[in-house]
Amino acid sequence: MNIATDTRSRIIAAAKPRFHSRSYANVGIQEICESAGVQKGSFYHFFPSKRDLVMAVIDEFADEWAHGFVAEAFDPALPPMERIDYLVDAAYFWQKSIKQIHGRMLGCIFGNLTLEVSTQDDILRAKLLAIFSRAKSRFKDTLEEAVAAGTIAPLNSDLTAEAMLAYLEGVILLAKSQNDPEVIYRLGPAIKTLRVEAAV
Amino acid sequence: MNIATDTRSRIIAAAKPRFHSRSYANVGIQEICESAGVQKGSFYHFFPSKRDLVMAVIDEFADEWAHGFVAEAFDPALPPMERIDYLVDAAYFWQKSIKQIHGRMLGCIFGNLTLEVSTQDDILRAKLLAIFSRAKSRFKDTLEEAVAAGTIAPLNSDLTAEAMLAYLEGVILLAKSQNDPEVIYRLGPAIKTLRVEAAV
DNA sequence: CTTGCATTTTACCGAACGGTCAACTAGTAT
DNA sequence: ATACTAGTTGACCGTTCGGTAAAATGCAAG
Repeated sequence: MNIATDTRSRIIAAAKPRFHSRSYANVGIQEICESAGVQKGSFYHFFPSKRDLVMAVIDEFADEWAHGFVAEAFDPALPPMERIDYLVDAAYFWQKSIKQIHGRMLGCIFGNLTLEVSTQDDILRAKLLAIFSRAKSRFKDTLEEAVAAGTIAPLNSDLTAEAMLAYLEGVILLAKSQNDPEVIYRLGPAIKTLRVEAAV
Repeated sequence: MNIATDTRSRIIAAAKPRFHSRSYANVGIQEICESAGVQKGSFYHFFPSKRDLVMAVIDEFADEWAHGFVAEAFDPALPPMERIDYLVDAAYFWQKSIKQIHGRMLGCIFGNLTLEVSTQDDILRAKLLAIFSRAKSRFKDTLEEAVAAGTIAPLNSDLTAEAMLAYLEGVILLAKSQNDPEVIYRLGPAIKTLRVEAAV
């Protein structure tokens, strides 16, 4: 591996858990540099600004999810509605394991950042919005497949998908407020009761 | 009105819109003092710390809601399930009017603060949790009344209430990510489709 | 007229903030 | 050998951070 990219990835690796467990504003460049064993000048060689760092962190989290739980959950081999169960389960187990290691439920970094920065930085907001759009698409495709298979009655797949995503984020928010991943376990399955009827 | 309490309330009045529209960490004491026309020493005469200020702000928002939209929505004269519609509508119109004035959707300050600070400050987390608990109770009472009236089939009122609260927060989160209150209008009504079945 | 208390003013603390800069190092291509 | 470039270093910028302390002010009760 290139030495240059190693420094860059060490910075991101140091930043990821910090942005996840605290907040954008509460994590400083200096702290990240110290933890990564990098000088501040070096940091600014790779990242023009703090915002660019957090964008890279967002990308990393998104990739991690896309190639991990999300890929497993939205496996075409699974019956469509079971994929949604799988995803909720994955969120639960992930938060639970984070709590075991870290002592706290950290929640969804995309949701966390959205509520913190989206009134202050439209570029970050757009970035996070794109993440949510992709997530919604996966729900939507799954719902349409379920309708096609006759598993569920026809519905407005676009709005129902968005509603399910909203619900998942909301459940994680409430779980975080209680610092208890079991909230996801209890409330998660109700996601499948959400329905927006198809327009007539 | 007492001059002393006037200073205190001027500080809170200056802090409220700032914490709502930005974030806890991004709003400084100095800025609040300048906006309120108060010296920093005076600030610390009334509030031992920044955290105490934000707690007072949380209380103010909670009171404002409790005596405003929430009181209207959970009016016993309304049929139970219509109260839930009313509350969702109120959230929509409130966010819409904020956007018209402020140019941005600010979302729910309780949700915003929860995701920002609840891993860093257990006292604030407990305060916000208490707000959510009260909100959940109102949903729960409403659901139980609806069941008693035969409007809806029996269900697990406790978990369904929590699910509805989660959904509402999630919808507001997604709306904020799109800076568009219409998201609440589109997704909000589906809140009534949420159900957690009663334990057997 | 004085004592006492609440409030306010002003100056100050050390630490951290995001970001910049010029000098330096090391490896590579010509 | 030289020139170029990517990367690194460490000192430095002005500003803001949350919070403190002492002195000054205003006011009301005795």
